[in-house]
Amino acid sequence: MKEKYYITTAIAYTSAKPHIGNTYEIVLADSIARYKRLMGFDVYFQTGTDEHGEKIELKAKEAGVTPKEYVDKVSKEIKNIWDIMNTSYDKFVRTTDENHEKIVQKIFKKMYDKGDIYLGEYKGLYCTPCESFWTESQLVQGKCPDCGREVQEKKEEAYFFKLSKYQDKLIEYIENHPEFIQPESRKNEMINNFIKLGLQDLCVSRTSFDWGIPVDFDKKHVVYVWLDALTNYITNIGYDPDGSSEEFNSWWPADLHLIGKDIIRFHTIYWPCFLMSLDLPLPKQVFGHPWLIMADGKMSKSKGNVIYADDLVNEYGVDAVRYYLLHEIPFASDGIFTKELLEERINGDLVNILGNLVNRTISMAKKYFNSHIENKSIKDNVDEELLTLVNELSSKLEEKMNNLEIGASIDCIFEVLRRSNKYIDETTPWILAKEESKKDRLETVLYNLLEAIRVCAVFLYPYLPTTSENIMKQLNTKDEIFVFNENTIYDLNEPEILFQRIEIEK
RNA sequence: CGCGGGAUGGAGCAGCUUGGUAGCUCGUCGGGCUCAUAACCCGAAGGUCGUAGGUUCAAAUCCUUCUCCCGCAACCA
Repeated sequence: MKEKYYITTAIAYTSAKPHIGNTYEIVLADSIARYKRLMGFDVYFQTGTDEHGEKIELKAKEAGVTPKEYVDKVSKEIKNIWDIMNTSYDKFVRTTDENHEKIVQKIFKKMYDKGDIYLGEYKGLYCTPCESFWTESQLVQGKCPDCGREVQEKKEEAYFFKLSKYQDKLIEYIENHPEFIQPESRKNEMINNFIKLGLQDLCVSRTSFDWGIPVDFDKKHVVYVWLDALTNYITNIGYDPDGSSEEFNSWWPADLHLIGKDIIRFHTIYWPCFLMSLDLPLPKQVFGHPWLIMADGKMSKSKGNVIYADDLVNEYGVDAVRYYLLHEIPFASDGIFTKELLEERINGDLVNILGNLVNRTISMAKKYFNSHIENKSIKDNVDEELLTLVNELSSKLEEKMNNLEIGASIDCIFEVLRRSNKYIDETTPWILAKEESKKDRLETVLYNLLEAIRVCAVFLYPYLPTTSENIMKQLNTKDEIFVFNENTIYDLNEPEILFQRIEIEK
C-alpha cells in the first residue's frame, strides 16, 4: 500500500486576480506534489478559493454585481491561472460550496455546545465614518489610519472562541514538533509575539456584514472568515462532526500546509486550536514561504508594478516561468523579480546548459549513428565521475526536497547537466568519429550522455513537467528508473529546440 | 533595550551547528574546441568575510559592543 501524502495550498482570497507573486504558492506546491508522486506516494493535493468576507461584499458592490457573481468570476479566473501554470491539484475547492457551508455550521455549533465558543462583547476602537474597528497599534497618532478622524470605543455582540484554553497545549505541541513551523524563525515570531504574551480569545462571528456563512442558531451573525476558510482543509475530505468518512480518516492529518508568510499566525495558532477543539490531530507541517517581490518592493496596484502569470507565460512559456519561481525564490527570504533576471535564467540555464546539451547530444547520435544508440560498454576513467554524479542525484534530491529546498534541488539536477557538457569536451566525440576503430567508444560516450540526460529529465518532471516530457519524447523512452541504466536501446526522435533563446538588446 | 533574521570579491548566494588552505552561479579578461541554440570547456583578475574588541596556537565560523537592512508585533484577509 502506498504511503499517503496530503498537501494543501492556502485557498486564494477572491478579492482580485492573483499576480505572479500570488501564483508562486501553487507552483511550489505543485513541484512538491509531483515530486512525491514520482517517489511513489499516494498524493492528494488540494487548493481552491476563499470567497467570503466584508472585503468581497464591498468589491462586489463596487462592481455592481452580487457577491456570488463576483466570486464566481474571480474564482474561475484563479483556477484558470492555476491551469495555465500547469499545476496538478487533485481538487479545487470553494468556500461557497454547499457542503462546506453546511459542515462549517456544524463545526461552529459543535464548538459552541462544547463551550469553546461563547457569546460575548467585542470591544474595540471604532471609526464610525469608515465603519471599521482598529487596534491600538494600527492607529496613526491615535486616529483612524484611513481617514485620520477620531476613533471611539464601541461594543458589539459577538461570539468568541476560547483560544486561551488551548494555549499551553499549543506551546507543548510546537516545542515537541520542531519541524511543525517552517522556517524556524517564524516559530519564534509566533511564540514570542503571540502565544507567550497570552492568547486572547478570538472573535469568530461578525454582524456588520452579511456575506458569510450564517451562524445557524443565531442568524444575525456570520462565521468569521478564517474559521470558515481554515476548515476547508477538513471539510473537503469528508470531515463531519456527526461522523467523518473513511476518506477523511485516511488523509488527515495533512502532511503539509503551504502558505504565505503573512498568514502563518492563522495556520499555526488559530487553526491548531480549532483542531484541538474538534479533538482532531494537528497537521504535520506548516511552511510559510517567502514572497516574490519587485525591485521596488511588494507588488501593488497603487505602485503600478503588478505582473501577472498569464502575461509572462504568453511571452516566455510556462516552464520558463515555473523555473524562475522555483529556482529564484529562496527558502526563507523574499525573491526579487526582474525581467532581466528572468531572461538571463532562460538563456543561461534553460537554453545554454539544458537545451543545448540535449540538442548537441541527440544531434551527434543522429549524425554518427543514425539515431540508434546502444551501450557498447567501452569504458574509460573519465566516465566514472559522470556516472557517479548521475547515480547520486536521487538521494541528493531527496534530502533537499524533504527540507523543502526547491531551488537547491533544481541546482542538483543542473550540476549533472553541467557535468555532462564538460564530459563532451573531455571525450571529444567529433574526434572519436574520425576513426573507425573508436566507433564503439564513441557510441558508449553518447550512451552515457543519453542516460545522464534521461535521469535528469525524469527528475525535472516535478519542476518543468512539459520540458521533461519533451526530452523523454526526443529520447523516445519511457524508462523512469532513477539511476544509470546499462541496458537501454535508444532509437531517438528528431532533435527539437527545447527553449528558444531570448535576444537581449544591450 | 519588544521578539527574530541578516550584513561574505561588480551582482546574487553557500560556508558559520562540529573553529584550521574562502566556495558556487552570473559578469569581466585571456585561451581552447567546433557536436550544438555565437552555445560548450579551460584559465585569470577581483574579497582585511559590516564595525570595534575578546577567547584561541588558529575565527567568516565562538563571545561581547556598535552601525545599517529586513521580518513580526492578533481579530482586513
